[in-house]
Amino acid sequence: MARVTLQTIADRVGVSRMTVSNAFSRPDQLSSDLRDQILAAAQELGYVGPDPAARALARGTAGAVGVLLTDSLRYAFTDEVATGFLGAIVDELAPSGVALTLLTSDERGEAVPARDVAVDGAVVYSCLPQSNARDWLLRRHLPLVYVDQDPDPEIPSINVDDRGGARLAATHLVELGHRRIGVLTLAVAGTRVSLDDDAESAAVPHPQRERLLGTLEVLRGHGIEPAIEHAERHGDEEAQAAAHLLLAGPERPTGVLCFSDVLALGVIRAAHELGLEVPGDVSVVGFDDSPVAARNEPGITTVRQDVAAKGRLAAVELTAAIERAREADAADASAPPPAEIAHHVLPTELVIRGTTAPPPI
Amino acid sequence: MARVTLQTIADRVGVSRMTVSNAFSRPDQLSSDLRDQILAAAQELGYVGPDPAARALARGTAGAVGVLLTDSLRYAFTDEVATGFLGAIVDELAPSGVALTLLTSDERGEAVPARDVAVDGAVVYSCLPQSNARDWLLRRHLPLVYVDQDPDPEIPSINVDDRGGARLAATHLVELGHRRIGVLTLAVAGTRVSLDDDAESAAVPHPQRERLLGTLEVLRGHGIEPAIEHAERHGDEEAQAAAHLLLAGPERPTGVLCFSDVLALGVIRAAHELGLEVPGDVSVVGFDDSPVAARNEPGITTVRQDVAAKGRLAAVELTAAIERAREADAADASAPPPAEIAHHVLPTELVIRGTTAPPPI
DNA sequence: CGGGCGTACTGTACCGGTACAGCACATCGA
DNA sequence: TCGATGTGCTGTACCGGTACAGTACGCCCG
Repeated sequence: MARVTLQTIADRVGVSRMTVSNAFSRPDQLSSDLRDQILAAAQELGYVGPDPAARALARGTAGAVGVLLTDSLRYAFTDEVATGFLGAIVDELAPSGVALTLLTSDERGEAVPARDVAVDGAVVYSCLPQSNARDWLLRRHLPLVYVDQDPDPEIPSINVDDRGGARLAATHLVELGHRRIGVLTLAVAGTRVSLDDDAESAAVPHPQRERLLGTLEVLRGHGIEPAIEHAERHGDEEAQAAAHLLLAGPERPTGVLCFSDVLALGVIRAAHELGLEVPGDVSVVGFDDSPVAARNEPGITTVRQDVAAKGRLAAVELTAAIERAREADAADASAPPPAEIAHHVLPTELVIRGTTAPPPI
Repeated sequence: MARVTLQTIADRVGVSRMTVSNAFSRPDQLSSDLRDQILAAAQELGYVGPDPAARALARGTAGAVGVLLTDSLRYAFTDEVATGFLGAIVDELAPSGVALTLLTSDERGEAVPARDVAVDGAVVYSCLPQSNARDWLLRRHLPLVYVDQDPDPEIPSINVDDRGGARLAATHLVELGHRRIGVLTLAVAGTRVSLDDDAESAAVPHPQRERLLGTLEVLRGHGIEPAIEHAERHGDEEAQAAAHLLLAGPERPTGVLCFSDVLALGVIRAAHELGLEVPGDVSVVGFDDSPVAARNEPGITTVRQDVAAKGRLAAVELTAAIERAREADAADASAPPPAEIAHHVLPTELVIRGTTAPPPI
């Protein structure tokens, strides 16, 4: 049995292929009588509807948008901050009927999703600044939205006031009286990078860099030079291992600023292993206010960001960007008013819970 | 600036369009000399590579596979069992470079992803048995894999021994001496359904039905008729509300079998609110062995299923199904040996932790 | 020296739709 | 009665690629 196409139905009913196409895609273009007849014939022949691939080519619309994630796609499903963000995107997108396609920056193998999969636009979310995959998306001239990326004036972006949040956290510890402070952040691609070298600094993902800058600004302002440790990866074990380095040294900090709640949990566990009380012996501050922070007993003092709002906003901005691109395409020659590109910075907020206290005397 | 296509490059270099196509897609078809020349011209003209939509149409391959989820896509990112499953799929898929597209069964709005988005195959995961979206996928004759669905002989499936697991859980409570037992399950589309009516029973998702059947089999075998409660939705509050109904009644059960760990957690919380000890006054058994079960203090006794294995297997089976479809397409007339359709049933295992004990005297 | 063969490239016919201009015919107002 | 307007359907030309069957030509071998 050969494939059923518009032509098959057209022949059967005795109309032109175009009319059949209209029956499906533009019902107002033909009498409802004929339309019913065509739909009936389609049903009978087992025709499902216009082929998505063909339609995508002819219309220039894929019906799906992408999200570019790390090379470890798995991570996106393990981390509660990431899942919260993605959940909000899909939720916002659902009513419009566009699907979400997960794009990885993983480049083993021939096929590169960011180059080879049809999408109408994409959210660039959790990937390294120098990601190849992001370059592919850029070169395709796809409508993009940057989330938690170094902003580019041409591209709508959504960021969080990471620096301000970090300042709040650092100030909190300083005001409690802490002077020996540790910082726990994430290694980039398995290696520790500092902000001293510009080239290296550019390789650090935006949020981490901002968080470190905000932290150092406050601490150095008080003459404090923190000990900085890097977790190899964003997992429980890695966090705990790095925390051990921080807490087992000679000059053990009385307070630790962590650049995520998962890291903070690692510090708390490491502290317990070393027989230290939190917050009695060590104060711990997290970041993000992910569910783990509230779940922990005691609740983790942390810097809140509204992950759901970030996701929703990303979806809205992407939809808008796609719309703009369509209009620009149509407008053609006319001087297109260079639509305002939005750059959002969402607020952060310090949430004081039970893991911070004045340092031991 | 007009769009750059193969033809643009062909004209520039002075070769046929086909040769340019080969330069990108079949390097062995032309001298490396010419290929370099073509690639250079492409670079210069800002050509990114073959257009995914056009390629999808010509090759009949989209480079993406779908996962059909509930109408609330958000749920897929909230529930740790679901995220674990999806994470395993993407992980397994990543090296091959195929992207994962999230399909919702939500049908507000014109566009229906399951009908309108180009994919090479799909995993049917968490959706109601009578889902329209699933029907679209079926009618498109896409290679499918069913996960946690009522099996269809024609379609590869992956299920878990839910019934066996439920038997283990029920037996565990009975052997501990419990006689007044409650069951907490999930309402279907917001309404409670029993298995008494065949029509209603068909509307219950496979795992829930199996879990209930296994449970009833064991309990009734011991002459026990459990009280059954339904949580409106699979969330913390809903679970707690339903648990209250179960625990606040006149004949309070001494043991509750829950069909997920989230529900179990709801029972534990409700018990505490009512001043009851777990497991002193009430024993609680969960299902799935999701991270919450291990995280809770005390650990929740539960029925383990290997969600990651389920996801990996789904990816493998889907890849195989797509491959089979391709071959069948190529073989054409030759009697295609009706490749064996695999139907997996993964084992379950009772994990006894701290929420079960003999009933109070 | 002629036939066979491999290599490098080309021509044509699709893949399955959609956009848009056109065309026939009916209806309406003056 | 005639042009103007509108409705309903058709024809053609794409969208941007890929498959496959050539063709041209150099080379080896008997």
